Amino acid sequence: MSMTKILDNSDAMDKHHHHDHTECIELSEATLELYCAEHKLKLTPLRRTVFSALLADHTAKGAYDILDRLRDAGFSAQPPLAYRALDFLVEHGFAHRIEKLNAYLACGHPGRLHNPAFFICQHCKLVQEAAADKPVSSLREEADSTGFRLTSTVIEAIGECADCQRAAP
Amino acid sequence: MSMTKILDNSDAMDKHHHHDHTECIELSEATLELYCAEHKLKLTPLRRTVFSALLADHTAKGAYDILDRLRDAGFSAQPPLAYRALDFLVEHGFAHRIEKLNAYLACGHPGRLHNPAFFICQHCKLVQEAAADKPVSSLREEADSTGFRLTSTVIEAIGECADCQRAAP
DNA sequence: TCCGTTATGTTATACTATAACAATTGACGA
DNA sequence: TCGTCAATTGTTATAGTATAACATAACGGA
Repeated sequence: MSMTKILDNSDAMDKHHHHDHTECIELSEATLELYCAEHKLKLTPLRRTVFSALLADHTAKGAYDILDRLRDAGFSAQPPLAYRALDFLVEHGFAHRIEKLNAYLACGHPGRLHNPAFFICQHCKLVQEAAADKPVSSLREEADSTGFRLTSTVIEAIGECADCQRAAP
Repeated sequence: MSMTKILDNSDAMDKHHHHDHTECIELSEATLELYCAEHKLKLTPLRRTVFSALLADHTAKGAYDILDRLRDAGFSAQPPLAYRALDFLVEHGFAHRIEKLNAYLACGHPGRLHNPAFFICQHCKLVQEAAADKPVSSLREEADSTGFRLTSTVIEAIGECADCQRAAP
């Protein structure tokens, strides 16, 4: 899956366009800006570019898709650059790694602590982030009962989104 | 992580030995045997060997670890052999893929339908399977409310098991 | 300014997974 | 028995994901 495909084809961008995505992007970038300022983190051009690539649409993107984007933007395009910037974003809560896809997703609620779950549509590739407080509570309960010290969770749901079901019944 | 390391070192096999693992292995193998007979599936030497490698201990094993084991057992050791046998086991519910680890785990409740969750100890690498009925119900509820048709889930918890906490406080 | 820390650049390599096609095996009916 | 079809295994090649290790540059504070 090339970056070109992700950025240019219509699958994710034209279908299911239920919100003003420009506004969505601007809000996320502003939040990142603010967060970095407050926490004295360096919001470098590399990091901006990677975050912007993730924000292009609500799909998860592989590190090598990001790398294509970096190349387009004039950066050196060796894997470590992409991984480092992605790690930075994940560490500070502005992106999530989607394990099922080996890919990365811009966070829908940046800056706030949350227990995310992800609904992955196998058809259009859109990934919807949701709060997973209840599932995580159940897991924590189970963990407590066995003495397991829980530090993080991976909660992902695979299926088909409502729009795709309507489109291809 | 080499197969040698997994099979020979003491990390997972000597620590936390809370059950008769020989019995554990025999039960699992007998169940697979029975299941294949009942469903007219071919339980070939390759598949037996791969399942046996997974059963060595309660850690998740990478496909290339399995491949080392196949080589030891005299099989051709090209990746497709391992992946095919693993796919067979996963398809029929005798193994699970642990997304967080890109690795495979022998199923703790083979043959029965279940919603598994996995508790992964980062220290000793043991993976404990548990029922995730409640988390999955929550996810299904959330899915229903948005019209998402859920087909499968990934639920994994990362942390430290009780035994490792006692051992290294 | 110097120093230490953080970020970026670069090379090389390790790890994970699948495509595509060939050869073999085994079940089953003609 | 033989032929045939389907499933399994063997083989080669390649795609996709990720990190180690070290060099250079940028930057802020003492």
